[in-house]
Amino acid sequence: MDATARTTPPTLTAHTVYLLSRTGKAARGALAARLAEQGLRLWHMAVLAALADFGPHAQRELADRLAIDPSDVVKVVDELAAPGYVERSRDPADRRRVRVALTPAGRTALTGLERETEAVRDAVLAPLDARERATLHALLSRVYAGLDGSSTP
Amino acid sequence: MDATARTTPPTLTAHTVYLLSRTGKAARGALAARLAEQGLRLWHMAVLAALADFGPHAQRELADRLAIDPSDVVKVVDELAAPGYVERSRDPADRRRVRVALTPAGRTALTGLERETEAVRDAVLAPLDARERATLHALLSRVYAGLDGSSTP
DNA sequence: CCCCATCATTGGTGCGCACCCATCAATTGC
DNA sequence: GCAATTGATGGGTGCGCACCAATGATGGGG
Repeated sequence: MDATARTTPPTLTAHTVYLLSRTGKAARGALAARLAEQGLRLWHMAVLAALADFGPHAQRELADRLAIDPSDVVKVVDELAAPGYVERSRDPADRRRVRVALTPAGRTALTGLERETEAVRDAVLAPLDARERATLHALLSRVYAGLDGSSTP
Repeated sequence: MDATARTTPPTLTAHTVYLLSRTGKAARGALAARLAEQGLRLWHMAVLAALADFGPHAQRELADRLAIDPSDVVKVVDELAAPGYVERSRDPADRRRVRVALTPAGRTALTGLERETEAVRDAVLAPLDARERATLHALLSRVYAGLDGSSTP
């Protein structure tokens, strides 16, 4: 007998911030689990996406764009270079800089990750129909655009 | 010279799961920062809310309701008992159980935390008007309600 | 030409969260 | 009554993420 109700306290669910935090965490967790199957984490996908969308970056540029610590970029790029998803090369014009470029394998991997992402969306947003999903996406887009990247980029 | 565009890769923002993850993290982070000022974390608020909404719980019941490890409940309750927000008492009917009850001070603290939560909402959801916020809340409610076993344990 | 800023890299720190095991007290089933 | 179960507790582990300090290589401005 589940006399112990599993209901979340209404005092929590009444707050949009709480719902956002929880659903966001669920989404993040589900996506992370899928990426982990391929030995990747969220930052890896972010870096692949940045390279795909904007072309090769110096590592410093990646750090700026993704608002991640430069020293962490090194590690992420290391892990992407190991399976050959990205290639490092020194910028001949400024030999301090390391140019990071997406390889064909990396592009293939990215599209795979995007499919995983879509699968997670279908799981997490199951209660919503297509129209509602579009509405949610539009609202979240505006919220996201309004985030000042002080601590959470 | 911001030749280095700060724009997030469209490949990422195109995915609702990504937006949800990011905005959720921002919300979580902002709320956590506020709670930290009072030496509390998110679970503390959750426990206070559960006690406020459903009355005293045995610690095991708290663990079940909030889907948190029983041993972690101990620590959270410890930290809530220190400032006198909750009181422990052994259940006379079953002396194994420890009944956790909200104190008046705890209730006051909770309403304070709720105000903090509203402040975070106003900051995070700044781009949205009242109607849009209501829509977002309704959508997230349904998504949250649909979260269960399949994707996120 | 030299000093300083920039970039990549290494290595380490701290926090939050989830999880697991061993132990002890108390209760329940047989 | 005794064994198995349940509840609380303490102690410890690992992961992900953010962040920071130090170092060596390089480039540019005075």
